[in-house]
Amino acid sequence: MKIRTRYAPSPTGKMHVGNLRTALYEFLTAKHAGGDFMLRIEDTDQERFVDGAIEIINKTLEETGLVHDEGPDKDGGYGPYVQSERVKTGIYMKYAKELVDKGEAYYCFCDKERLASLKTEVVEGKEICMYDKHCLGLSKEEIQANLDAGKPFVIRQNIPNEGTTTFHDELYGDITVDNAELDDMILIKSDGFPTYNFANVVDDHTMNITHVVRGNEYISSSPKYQRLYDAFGWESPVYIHLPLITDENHKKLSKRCGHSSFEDLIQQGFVSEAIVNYIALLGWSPEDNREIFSLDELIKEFDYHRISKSPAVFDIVKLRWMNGEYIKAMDFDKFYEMAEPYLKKALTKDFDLKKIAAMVKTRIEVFPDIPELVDFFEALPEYSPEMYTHKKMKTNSETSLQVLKDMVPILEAQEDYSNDGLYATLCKYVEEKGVKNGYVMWPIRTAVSGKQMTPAGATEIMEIIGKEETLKRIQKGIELLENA
RNA sequence: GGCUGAUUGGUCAAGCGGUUAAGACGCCGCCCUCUCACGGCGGAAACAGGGGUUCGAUUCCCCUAUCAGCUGCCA
Repeated sequence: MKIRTRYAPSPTGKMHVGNLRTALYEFLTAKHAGGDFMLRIEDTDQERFVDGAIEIINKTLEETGLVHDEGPDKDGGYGPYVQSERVKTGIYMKYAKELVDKGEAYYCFCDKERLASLKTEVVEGKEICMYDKHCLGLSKEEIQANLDAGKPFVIRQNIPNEGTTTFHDELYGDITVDNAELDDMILIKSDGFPTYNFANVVDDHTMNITHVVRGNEYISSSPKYQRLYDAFGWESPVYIHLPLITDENHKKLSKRCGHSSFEDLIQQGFVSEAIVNYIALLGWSPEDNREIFSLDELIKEFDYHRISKSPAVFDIVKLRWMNGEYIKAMDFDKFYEMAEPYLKKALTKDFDLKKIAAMVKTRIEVFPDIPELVDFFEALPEYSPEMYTHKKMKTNSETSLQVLKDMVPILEAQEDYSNDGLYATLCKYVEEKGVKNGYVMWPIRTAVSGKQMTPAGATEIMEIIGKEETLKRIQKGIELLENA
């Protein structure tokens, strides 16, 4: 049997790292087995609907390469793929009535006031209540009368107060709960829309979904789902519940974190492949120790049996590292294309940007790291004379001043102003003086960059900024040291 | 509060009765080197606690603790 999975987001905002991982695992579960992956929009909550959210979902799936085989834009014969459209077909009401006929569900006409009177306890500001099956006792005539009178109603699932319900999860095994713990949840809301829970079951079945991969937060409502499947006489899908992703404080990731949505991460300079790769490893591990995976490689290696059961902390530091790996492995043209805007942010003069790009490629983890790495090319920053003193290089103000002074005529006479040419000239000087390389390189690099750390050596910098600017900066260094 | 689940270094994690308890990120040190980075080598760092079961528990069972999720006419 062909595996069919689905990603079923509600269009209520940005796509979160947790959402994306769910989508990814759904996708991988299907694709690893040569199955189909579909997209279904669960917009049964009219109030929480956010404009543009569907576009974000589509865009994110597209950018990450999680291409669906069926969805609102790709009919595979199981449509419609948007729940609000499915509502119009009457499918949910039809199935709800079937349940009513079977005694597995019932009409409920209780109003908010009565429901509120049922609240028994307040825990952490939340009121706890279980429906008391009040309307289960209504006679057929009473129900019909209410219906005829146009009284608003919901349809609730009828769960006995005795016994237990067990469902099976591929990762967690059998989970059993007392039926008494299960509330008679609402299947059809008073606005005629199904609740997520009900629509989900009906759709998964009618769309022939074989594997349901979803967040851990649904584990406690799964017994109710199971009862629904059983009531219909349907075979339930394979359940795979995913462990939560949390922030560094072990709290569920929230959109307010700023770095938790896919869009935000892209904006922070992460590449989509690295994000996908990183979150794939948040809750799943391959058989070997490999960590770098393309999407195709993930499809090949992904085995849902190896998904972890415990929650994982989203570690932006490791994501940064991984992003750096992707940048290093990127071919230069693509890298340059992505780096150029950031280079131009810091550099307006007529520099050889490709040369500078090559310098930073192994030195950044995300693209926004670039400007502060290269800004000294544009303008010499303020720096202090103490920077010339370096214990390991055996340099200090005096030795540096001497080196810089010696440099002026040497550089003025230098014709080959390439990195190689400059390096050869400086090495000659080093040799004549009988000193270590750093003894002369350190002060020169300090003078031309004004920084202790640069993405390039002294001669590379000189080549980029040119002879005139080099001399100017060295002159400035000399003044700085003389006045110190 | 109730229910359910989880618990290996700071983080991601391997392990599925007998191991010197992998590997990665981060951190530290060394090497390379015209600084930094890259790369290479090495180091510190973990089985939540207590009972069982067993010749032997990180691994199986129970209890406790901690954390999390659920407890909506949200998904």
